[in-house]
Amino acid sequence: MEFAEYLPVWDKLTEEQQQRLSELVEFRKVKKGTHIHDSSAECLGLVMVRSGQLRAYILSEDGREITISRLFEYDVSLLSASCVMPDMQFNVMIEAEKDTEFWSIPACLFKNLVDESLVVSTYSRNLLSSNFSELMWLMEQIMWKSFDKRLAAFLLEEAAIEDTSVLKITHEKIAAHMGTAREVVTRMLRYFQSEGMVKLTRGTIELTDRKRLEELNG
Amino acid sequence: MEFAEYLPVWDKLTEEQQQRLSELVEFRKVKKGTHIHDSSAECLGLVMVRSGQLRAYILSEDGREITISRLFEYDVSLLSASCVMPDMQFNVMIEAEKDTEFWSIPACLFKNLVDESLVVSTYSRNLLSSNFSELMWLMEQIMWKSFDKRLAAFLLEEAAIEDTSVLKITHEKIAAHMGTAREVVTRMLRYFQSEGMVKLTRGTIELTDRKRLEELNG
DNA sequence: TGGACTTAGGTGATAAAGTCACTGTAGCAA
DNA sequence: TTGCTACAGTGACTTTATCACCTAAGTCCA
Repeated sequence: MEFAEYLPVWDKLTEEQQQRLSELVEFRKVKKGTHIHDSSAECLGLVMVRSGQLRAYILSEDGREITISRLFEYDVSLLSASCVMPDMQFNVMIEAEKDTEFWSIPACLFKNLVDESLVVSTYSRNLLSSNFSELMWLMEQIMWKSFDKRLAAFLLEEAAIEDTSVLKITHEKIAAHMGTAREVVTRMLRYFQSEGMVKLTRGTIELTDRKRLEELNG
Repeated sequence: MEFAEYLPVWDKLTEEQQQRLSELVEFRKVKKGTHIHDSSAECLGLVMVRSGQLRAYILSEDGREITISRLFEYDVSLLSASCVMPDMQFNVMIEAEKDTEFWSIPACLFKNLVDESLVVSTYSRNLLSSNFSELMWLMEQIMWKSFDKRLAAFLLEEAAIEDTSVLKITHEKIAAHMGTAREVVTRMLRYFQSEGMVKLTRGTIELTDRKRLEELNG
């Protein structure tokens, strides 16, 4: 099975477990923009990304968003498996940032594996602790960093992901990632532009002075 | 062993494991205000509260605080065991909000138990997921709720914990819990007072109209 | 090929929350 | 009684968020 390569604990499973997994794992290909998980729908289970890019975010009552976690090739996430975890009563949404291929292990199967296999239990504990750690990091950013620094960091991260200095992203999307309002992003970007750090055109942001952005972020 | 009652998985351990635990578990009694865990010190391991009250919080570079989690009698926490979890690279501090008695399972022993026992692994996965869930909740509060609502919620929670309408707490401490500045708390409390919801005197806050505070919080 | 439409971005006014610097004062202690 | 300390109050200002509305770029299609 190809997905075995994407599930680090595969080799440590019994043949019978591997068998069950092979039978029940689901493969999906989705277009950019697709919502693959939300609180209303049934639980998706464990997600393993084969290609593309996903983002997990939370939503406020009045429609504001903030990205909690981003998933790339080879990433595995159990944010979509919160139903399996007792006491996880929050609403995470997952959406495809690009055309994406992924496998999912259905919640019930995953639950069985976790309950019967120390290896799987340990593995998902580690996934969870790394999620926890990331969320803690995000919290610290939001609490203690000013918006200019956070925005600079976001632009640099985005540039690293896309491997380019010319980002194709709207202010609106940046705002949704960062949990703020579009105007706020617009204004800060204009300031960055006035300082010569970026060059703005409709739908794109060119980073013209990475060094200064990095210093800001520092 | 008395602490067995405080560790839900005790009954499911082997005798040998119970033996090891009994030998290595540590009991401590600390005064209000004591710091029982910080990032610089060695890892404390799993903490089980026998009596009193602890709070876990994070600290910004310039000394601002925000409470991540509060622990009461019978609560168990692995925030102090982050060293055991791979990928947990954040700095949580734990301090006694009251005179407190607690046991701790040393990190190395806890690690061994988690690695050899599915029951312990599952238990700590559940602890972790409940921590994660709480942090998510906190995040939502911070992101989407205005400060007046959050403060009202805090006052009501505090009143419930202490089982009184007359809170003995300074504005400074409230600010540290909520991750904001003292002046902000002072001003909002004055507003609450002007609206007849609380009555302020030096070092105390009397809740005089819980109903309205609850509505605010709503 | 030139409106009409849609989406992205710009901006001023105002409000909420955080920061800074300083003042006032209750309560304790020598 | 004085003087100290912890706690609280406040004005001025900055940053971030909100609201309302505007302008402009690209797209669709007659």
